[in-house]
Amino acid sequence: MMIFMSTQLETLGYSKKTCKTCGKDFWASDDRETCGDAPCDKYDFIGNPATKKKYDLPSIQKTFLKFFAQNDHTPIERYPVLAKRWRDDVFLVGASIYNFQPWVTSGMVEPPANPLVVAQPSIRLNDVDNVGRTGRHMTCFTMGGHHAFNTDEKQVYWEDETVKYCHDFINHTGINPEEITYIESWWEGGGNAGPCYEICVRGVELATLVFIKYRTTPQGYKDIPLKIVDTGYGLERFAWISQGTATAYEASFGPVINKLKQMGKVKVDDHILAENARVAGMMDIEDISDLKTLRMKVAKRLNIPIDELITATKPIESVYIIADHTRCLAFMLADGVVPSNIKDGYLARLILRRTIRFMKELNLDASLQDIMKIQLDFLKETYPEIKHHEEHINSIIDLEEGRYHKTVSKGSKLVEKTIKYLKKNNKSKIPLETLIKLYDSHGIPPETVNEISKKNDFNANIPDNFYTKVAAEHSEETKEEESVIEIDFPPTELLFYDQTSEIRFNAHIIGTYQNNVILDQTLFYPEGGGQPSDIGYLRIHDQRIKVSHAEKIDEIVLHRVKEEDLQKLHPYKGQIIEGHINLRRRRILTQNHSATHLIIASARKILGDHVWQAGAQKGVKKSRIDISHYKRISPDELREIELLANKLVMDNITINTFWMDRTVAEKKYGFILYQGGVVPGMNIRTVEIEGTDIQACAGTHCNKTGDVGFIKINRTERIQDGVERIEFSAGESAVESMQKNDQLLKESAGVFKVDAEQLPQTCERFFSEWKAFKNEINRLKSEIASLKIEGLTSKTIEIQDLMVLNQLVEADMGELLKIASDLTKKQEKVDVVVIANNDGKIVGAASPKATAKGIKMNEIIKDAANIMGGGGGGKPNLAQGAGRDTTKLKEALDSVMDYLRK
RNA sequence: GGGCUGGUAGCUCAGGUGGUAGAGCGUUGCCUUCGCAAGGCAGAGGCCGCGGGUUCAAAUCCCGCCCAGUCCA
Repeated sequence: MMIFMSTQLETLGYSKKTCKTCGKDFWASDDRETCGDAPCDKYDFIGNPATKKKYDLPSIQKTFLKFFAQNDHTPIERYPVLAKRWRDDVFLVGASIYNFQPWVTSGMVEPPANPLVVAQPSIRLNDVDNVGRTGRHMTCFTMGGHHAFNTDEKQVYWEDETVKYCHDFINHTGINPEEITYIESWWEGGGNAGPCYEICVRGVELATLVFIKYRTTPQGYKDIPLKIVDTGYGLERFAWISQGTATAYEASFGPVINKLKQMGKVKVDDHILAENARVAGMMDIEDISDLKTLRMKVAKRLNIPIDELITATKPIESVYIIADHTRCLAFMLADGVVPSNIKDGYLARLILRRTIRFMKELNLDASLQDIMKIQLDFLKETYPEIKHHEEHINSIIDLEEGRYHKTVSKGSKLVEKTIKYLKKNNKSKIPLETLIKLYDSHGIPPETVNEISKKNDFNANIPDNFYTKVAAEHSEETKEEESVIEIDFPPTELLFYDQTSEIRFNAHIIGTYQNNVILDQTLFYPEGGGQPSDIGYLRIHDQRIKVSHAEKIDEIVLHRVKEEDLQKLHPYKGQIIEGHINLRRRRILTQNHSATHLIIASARKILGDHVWQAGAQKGVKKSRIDISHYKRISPDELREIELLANKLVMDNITINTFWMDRTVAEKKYGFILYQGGVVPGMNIRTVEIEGTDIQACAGTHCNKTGDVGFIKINRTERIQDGVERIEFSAGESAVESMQKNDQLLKESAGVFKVDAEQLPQTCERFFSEWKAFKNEINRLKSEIASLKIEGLTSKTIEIQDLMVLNQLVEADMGELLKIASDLTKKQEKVDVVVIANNDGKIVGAASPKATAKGIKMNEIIKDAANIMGGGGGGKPNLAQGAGRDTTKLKEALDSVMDYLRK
């Protein structure tokens, strides 16, 4: 499948060879025998830079962009690392091509420029365990990409030019082109595929040039009309090779590392680090056991014990991890990821907590904020937008740090308790099952369990594949296969966007699908964007057919009708029908939809621009909107949001809706457009509330904000960590909602016969008085109980050497219990007490003397209560029961006497 | 979206198999002291998250909801 038509490499003086080690085909300009990539070639630049000039990361980034700008590429701004801003299949940007998927790459939308160049911060967390340890793995890296999008009409450039650009750029950096090898390879990803070159210098891969020309299908590769040059230059690698530092971290964010080293008083043996990186360079490191192998190899080469190696490298590794992770976090948080227990927020929390863990490992006497400040100061030069979000980033990490400490201290207590329990049961180590539970349910990593165990003289054997075992605990999820509906009709013309106040329309019946009618045009708004569909009816001749729902599949609107109604319509296929929609319902839904936009705009004003819509559902009576926010919305904030939203209504701002080219709209407004979710299509409908809000939205909207009417926020709910739900009503239902609250208030106040204003303190008073009375009653009851005892002791009779009291007493359950237990416990005059009241409650108590003789009160009471058709039980010395049949009360009491006599 | 924990006194938490709600810290009063720290004694303080259900009886069992924590996709 590998088809390279390029003659460029030959022109440049390279010739094709086969690597004697790995067998791959590659191009080189000298007579080398290996392909130039690790492990076939060793790292040969550590302590021996490949360029005269040393590039740091910002400078190589500038050099890269400038070079391609001078070579006819348009530089574009980086995209947010939060990919869900424009696509819903991935959370984070993992490569520069992500910016253009799927809209541009599918050919639906024009690229922002062509050809273009971008330096895109990218995040990949799959190798997070290797970060800091291998010298090259990072969670966050800068992918320099120059991209060209070729169609049949417009050929920009392909392999020859790409190779030349790459070659010239590497040359431009000062690397000797004779050191470059071009390895032929194949690339696949994201449903596409194509040939590629891996560009290596001195054992390290610097770039990949991919030529995307196929779509992968179950039937194999298929040609795609848009052929894309997708290049990725690892700018950190360029910085590394140009500086020849021991690790890529030093080369990429040296200033941050230096400060951290000072703070942590870390001493570094460069020789060990360099050796570590060299050996790591020759290894494919995937999991913990690979890391162990790496350590062993390094220790062997340095001829030191492995423990010594670990002690020597651990602190600096922590520094690398902290420096790497804070950089990753800075991008995530600045671009709007809100830490959470789910989705992208979970990834942010994961990185954040790892950072804190390694800060602790280093014994750093600083807060995460202090560390982050160092990172932000480093980044601000290249990324001023990150610095703008500093305040927001700080408040988030502060909150998260607090949460983490709380979790850890709670977790530690739990572990100690677990150990205590296990010791009591003569166990010698923590079972795997428990380890998994501690991690899975309480977030305590096994490393922490291990630490605590050591402190408590206990063992925790943690298997290497612990996390794999955790994964196994989570049984595979059953994914529901969405059945693809294929309907072959022309797109339905949508009338509702232009005829906003129309109630009636004419249309041709062009067909049916299941129990849906398909028309050539419609006024029915199909459910979508959280807005429920219109309802109404269709009329033809004397037939009136109810439409209960409308939905859009692709470009076709389906009008759902009853099965029997569908039959009635069949004869009229092709004829003109009259449609009517329920305008009142439509108007309310429209108000609610516009209100949604006003609330989100208000929330962003009050809470900050990290607030994004995370989902919404409009309804007739009430609507809701979910927003990302890192803590609960306070009542004060909520009031402010409500007030602001209503002010926007009163300002009677014009709401404009218009169709725009996707790329043009993105350039003009940014990704805030996709507030309400990812919108498909080349042209998108934008809804603009002048000076307030802009969104890509297909819903129906009022012409002016004043038409929305009153907005009432009813409540908030934390639907997920990091996502707050706001429930509200708009227009008439907002008034209704307020009236309902008013009603509740008045009714409640009426109960106490006070003004509503006095309700809080009146409730307070009644509640505290109620509590006082309850205590008073209990006190009185026990007093009454002791009074009643006096009258009762005279009624004891002696049976079988035991003083027995068997009586009907006027007292409730609580008093009975008190009387019975006092008589047998404190006074010691009575050995067996069985007393009952007229409600059929029966209580029995036995003194220690009686229980010693084998009297089991719980059984006695159970039998007695059974006679009354009930049941009972308790402990041998105190039991209670009851039965419904009070006529048999005496019989029950007598049975106890009979029993005792035996 | 799915799974697993937890919600009991102001705080931290106990409460196998349903059967009179507990401890420590804090708090109040008294005793001891010239006063404080400390100690001794006595007490106050609980809609056992909310709403249903099962049962003679629910903090405990079942269902729903709210709140918090945590893991996975």
